[in-house]
Amino acid sequence: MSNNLEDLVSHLPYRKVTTQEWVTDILRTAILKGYYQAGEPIETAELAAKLNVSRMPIRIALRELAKEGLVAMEPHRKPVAARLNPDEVWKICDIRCELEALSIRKAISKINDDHLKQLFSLVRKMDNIKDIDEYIRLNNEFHNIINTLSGNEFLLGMINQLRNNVERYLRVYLFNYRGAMHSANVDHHEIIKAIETKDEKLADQVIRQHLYNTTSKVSEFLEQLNGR
Amino acid sequence: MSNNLEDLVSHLPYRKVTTQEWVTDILRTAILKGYYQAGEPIETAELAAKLNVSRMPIRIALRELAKEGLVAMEPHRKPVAARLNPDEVWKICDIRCELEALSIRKAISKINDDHLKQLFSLVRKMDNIKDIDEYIRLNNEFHNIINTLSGNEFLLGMINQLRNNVERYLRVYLFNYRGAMHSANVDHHEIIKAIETKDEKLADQVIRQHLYNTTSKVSEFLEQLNGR
DNA sequence: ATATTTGATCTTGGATCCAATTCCTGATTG
DNA sequence: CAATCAGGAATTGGATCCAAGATCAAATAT
Repeated sequence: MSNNLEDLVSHLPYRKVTTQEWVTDILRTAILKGYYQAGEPIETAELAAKLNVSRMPIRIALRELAKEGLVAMEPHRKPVAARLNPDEVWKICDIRCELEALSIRKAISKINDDHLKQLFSLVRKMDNIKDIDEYIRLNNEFHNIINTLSGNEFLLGMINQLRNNVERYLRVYLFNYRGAMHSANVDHHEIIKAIETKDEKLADQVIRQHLYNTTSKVSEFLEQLNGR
Repeated sequence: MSNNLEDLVSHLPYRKVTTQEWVTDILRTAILKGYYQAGEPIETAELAAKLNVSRMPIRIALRELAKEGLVAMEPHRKPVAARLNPDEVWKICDIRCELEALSIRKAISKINDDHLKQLFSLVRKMDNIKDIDEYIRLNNEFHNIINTLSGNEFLLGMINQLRNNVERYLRVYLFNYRGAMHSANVDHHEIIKAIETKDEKLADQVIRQHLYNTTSKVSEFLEQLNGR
């Protein structure tokens, strides 16, 4: 793994509540940002030393993230950063389609001009950005606005968890195909258009297409990465 | 809480792997079966003593179940058995509709006569049963067959988690309205009919209606329970 | 009398220690 | 020479101990 975890730690703003939470957040972003590659074992002792805490909060954090699908744990085995194959990415896509479609349908009636302005601003920024991390951050914020407006906190949580599960792969994909970053953004313009006109059916359709598009690219990329 | 947890422990068949898993399973069924009422604090020290283990595996189990939505935890506070209000039950219903509809659509093409026979047999048993726990067990098995056939293990997991979140309330409701048990079963007959004819659209519709029906009753019951 | 503050007790969170299991290496046998 | 078995090192799981925060009650002040 890349060993500039210390970097991540120092740059992560945090109001400490419990060490468990702190460690969990650090580990989550570490995995999402690719400090651990998919399938790579996570050395708890090493991590404990680096973060200057005991093994206990690490163990708890690992289980937390295992439940979120970011870590794979088996009894008496080293925990590893979770790995997805193209099949699984598609299965997650199927679920996300239903959930995000539901979410945008719910959100559409509650959206106002202020939200639209925010969404516009985000898309405009994404159009001109170079940095991948920043692009993903803005992208997440874009979808978060919509999914929060759905008013269903369970739905929001589940969607975000699924988004996290594929984020790592999206990041690696974007890193290899820089152009894809901006081509994905045309979908966002369409989503805004659908929301603007309060066209539930169109929004439903557009968001599904958006997910399908990115999943195709990511899973395709994954396949050639796995060399078959 | 009811203190016949020992009962549950002794009657639960188990091949022990780790104590964590064991405790998690026990606690989960304990909560699902209503040994802890919604909102009731869970005394970890007491539990540890009863199960004859240290507090450690209990802590881990509690966090596990917190992630599943069965326990509510806040830092430095006693964990409590999660509680849902009618609003939340409906929010979960909205999600389940999409997921279970997707699931049955996926399953329908893979179903064969053998599966149908199993489903039939389960429904017939449910028609004649008196015991609520047994009814719920059969009901879960019925839906599990369908959801497993979807071929999407993530979907299966999410659906089961959501089902668990409302199971407790369903159980209490059924306990108060015995008749409801068999009236819910007419939906199952319809589901089978839709599956039999491989009518995806009908199946989608019927399963949504089924979920809507039980949610209406449960949330209505919950409202009058909360006294308003 | 009520409200606020302070202190004692209880409970959770974190560290450390010990036990049990796995993994890896080397030796032994076919 | 390969394969299997055994033993030791490493790592996870579980128990215990200690610290930090929360709760509750009593006392004091307004």
